[in-house]
Amino acid sequence: MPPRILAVVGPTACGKTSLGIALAKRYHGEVVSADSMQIYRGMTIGTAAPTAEEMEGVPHHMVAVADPTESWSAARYAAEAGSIVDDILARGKLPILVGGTGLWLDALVKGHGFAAGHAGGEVRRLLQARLEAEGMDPLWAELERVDPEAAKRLHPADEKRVLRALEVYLETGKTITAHNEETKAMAPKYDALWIGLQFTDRQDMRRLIDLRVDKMVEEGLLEEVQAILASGIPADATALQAIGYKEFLGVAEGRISMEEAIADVKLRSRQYAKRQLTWLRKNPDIHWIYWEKQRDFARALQLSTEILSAHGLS
RNA sequence: GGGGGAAUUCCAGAGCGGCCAAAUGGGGCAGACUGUAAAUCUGUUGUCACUGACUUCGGUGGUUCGAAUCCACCUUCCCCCA
Repeated sequence: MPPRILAVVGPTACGKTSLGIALAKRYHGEVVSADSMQIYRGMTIGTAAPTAEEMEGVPHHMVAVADPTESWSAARYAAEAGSIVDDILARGKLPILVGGTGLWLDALVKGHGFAAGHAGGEVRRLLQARLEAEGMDPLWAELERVDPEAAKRLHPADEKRVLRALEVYLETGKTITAHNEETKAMAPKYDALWIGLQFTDRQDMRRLIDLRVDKMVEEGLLEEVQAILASGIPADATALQAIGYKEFLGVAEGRISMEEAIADVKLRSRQYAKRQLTWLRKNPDIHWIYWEKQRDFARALQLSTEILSAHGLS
């Protein structure tokens, strides 16, 4: 039986952080963040990462551990977070995954490992160059020949995935389809008890997102973005893909007004929340807790406790 | 007061007599997702008894076999002159 861990998930602004901390205190746990942007240092405000005092003494891992100039990946996350989880377990405490990055969550819990062939290597560079020079058609034809299953599954417009499929084949001699089938057959690395948070009414979630964005601006999101810029971060850094940052980059460069940026961040945030929901909804193991209008953490903690004890955790 | 322009499906905006339930973009909704994932990509978006029917293009009334497209009047908005 794989080791038992807890996972608190949900779309942005639904209260994962608070519930995670409350559960950590109640169950002698430690939080392991599964958030692709909170992992970067100096991005506390815009990613709504917990501050030291918000953590209330609960140990947090994988938050603000990377420099924004380096670009992390799901693979690296799964490896490092995995050893942290193991360490927490070894110390007899409960690892609590908290986050909304679906792929990272699944990669860690399932522990399948990604296909070899580092994205960004020489092969990838060549593929990228071919794409730019010849367009997608020849690459697509090659994929159909080499890995027809992947070609059937993918859409030719999805350049990232087509390139990766080709890259995996070229680097390993094995198709990504074969790799996926192998990993799918493997047992998960951890036995996760999933708790999901979401709003019954999307409008309520929207309201909270708007509020949160306004608060970020008040707390100095623009200054935070300027500080990152001043550090000499490359324009294509993954960290700058973060919602809030890419929009305020425009403000810092004088391309758009503050009002436009704020409206944009709100819009992108709720679209992101919807995508998170799409990912999470396909996970049948999640025990959902629904917010009616307002977030009520006392009730959520109570419900979570019931879910945990129903699964033998106390 | 005079002159000119515009009103299109949630929004912006094409269409200017039939091929129009109406391009395109945005937004919404749904989905995908195995090394950039807060990224990337896809589908759908008038109604219904949905391979067909019905109701739409500011309003009313005309012209026409046929109108979102032409004409008249009305309403509203914008611009210029006063």
